[in-house]
Amino acid sequence: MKLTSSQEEYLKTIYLLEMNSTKVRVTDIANKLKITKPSVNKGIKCLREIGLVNYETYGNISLTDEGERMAVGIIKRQDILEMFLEEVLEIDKKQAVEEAKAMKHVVSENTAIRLDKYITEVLNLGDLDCNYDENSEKCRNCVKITAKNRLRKNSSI
Amino acid sequence: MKLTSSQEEYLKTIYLLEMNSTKVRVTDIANKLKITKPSVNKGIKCLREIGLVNYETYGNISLTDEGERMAVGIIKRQDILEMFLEEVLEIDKKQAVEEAKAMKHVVSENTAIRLDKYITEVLNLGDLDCNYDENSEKCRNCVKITAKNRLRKNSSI
DNA sequence: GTAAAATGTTAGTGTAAGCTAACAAAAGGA
DNA sequence: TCCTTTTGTTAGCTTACACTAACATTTTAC
Repeated sequence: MKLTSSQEEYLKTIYLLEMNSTKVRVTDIANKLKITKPSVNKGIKCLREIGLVNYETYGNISLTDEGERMAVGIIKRQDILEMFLEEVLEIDKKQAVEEAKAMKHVVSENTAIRLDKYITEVLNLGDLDCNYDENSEKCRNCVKITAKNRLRKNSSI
Repeated sequence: MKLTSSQEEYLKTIYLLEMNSTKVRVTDIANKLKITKPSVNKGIKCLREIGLVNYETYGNISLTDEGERMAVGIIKRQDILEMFLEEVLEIDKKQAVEEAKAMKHVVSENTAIRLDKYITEVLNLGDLDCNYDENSEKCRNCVKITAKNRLRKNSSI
C-alpha cells in the first residue's frame, strides 16, 4: 500500500503524539502539522478507511497495529536521512531536518536500509577488518580518519 | 521561484528533447512523461506564464534562458543522486533512476553540491593526504579500500 | 448546572495535475 | 488538391489536500 506524503505525515505525527500523551486529538495534530482542524478531520477519516487509524466521531485517535508499523518505518527512514545529511554531509541541523522530512516520502525502504548500513560503516571506518599493517600505529590512525572528518577538513564546501 | 515536481519534470524533459531534435512537440513530451497531450498542453502554458518556456498556440516549444538554467540544475541534481545511489549505496540501476528522479525534487542545491563533493571524495579515498605511514605498502592499500568496496564486501545488505 | 471556551465536524471553495471526449489545425500521401 | 492521419487544443471531470465559514459537541469553570 503506497501512501501519500500527507498520509505519512499524519501517521508519523500521531505516533509521536501517542508517545507523550494519553489522548491524541484533532487539534494536537493540526497544531503539530500547522494545518487546520477540518483538514486533519478529513485526513484521519481517510486513514481510518484504509485501516491505519482507529477513531470514531468525537472520539479518540490512535494507530492500528498496521498504522503503527508503518509510522515506525517512516520515522526510521527520516531519522536515517537526517543522520546522513547532518553527520556525513554536514548540512546544518535545521535544513537537514527539513530535507529529511521531504526525502523520507520518496526514499524506499531498501535505500534507507542501505543508507543506514553505509552511515554506520563510514562513521566507523576504524573497525575495518582489511589487510592493514597491524604493526604500524600510524596506519591504524590513518584508517580511522573517517569520511566525516575528511569532509570537515574541506568544510569550505 | 519554487517549482512543483511536475514542473521540474517538464523542464527536464524539454531540455533533453531539445538536445536531440530540432523541434520539441507536445506529443514528444507526452510520450516521454507517459501522460496525455492535454495535460502537457496545460503544463506548458503554465510554464510559459512564469517565463520558463517559449511557445505559442500550435507553435514550437523551447526553454527560455531562465528555463534552461533551471533545467540544467534539475538534471545535475538527479545525476548526482543517481550516482550516489548506484555507486555508493549500490542500488540497482533501475531503482536508482526511479528514486533519484523523485528525490531531486526535494533535495536542495546545497545538499546536491555537498553530495557531489562527497561522492568524489569517497570514491577516491586513496588520494587522502593524511598522516599514514608512507613507508608501509600495506597501509597504502588499506587506505585505498574505498567505502564502495567495503560495502560490496558486505553485499548481503 | 449552566454558560463560555475549547474542540470537532460539515459543507463548500481553490489549486495542481492528472484524465477523457470532442473538436481544430497542420502535415503528408494519392 | 483534398482526404486521411497526426498533432494540438478546449472543455469539463476527478482526486488529493489544503482552506474558510458555520455549526455541533464536549469540557471546563464558576
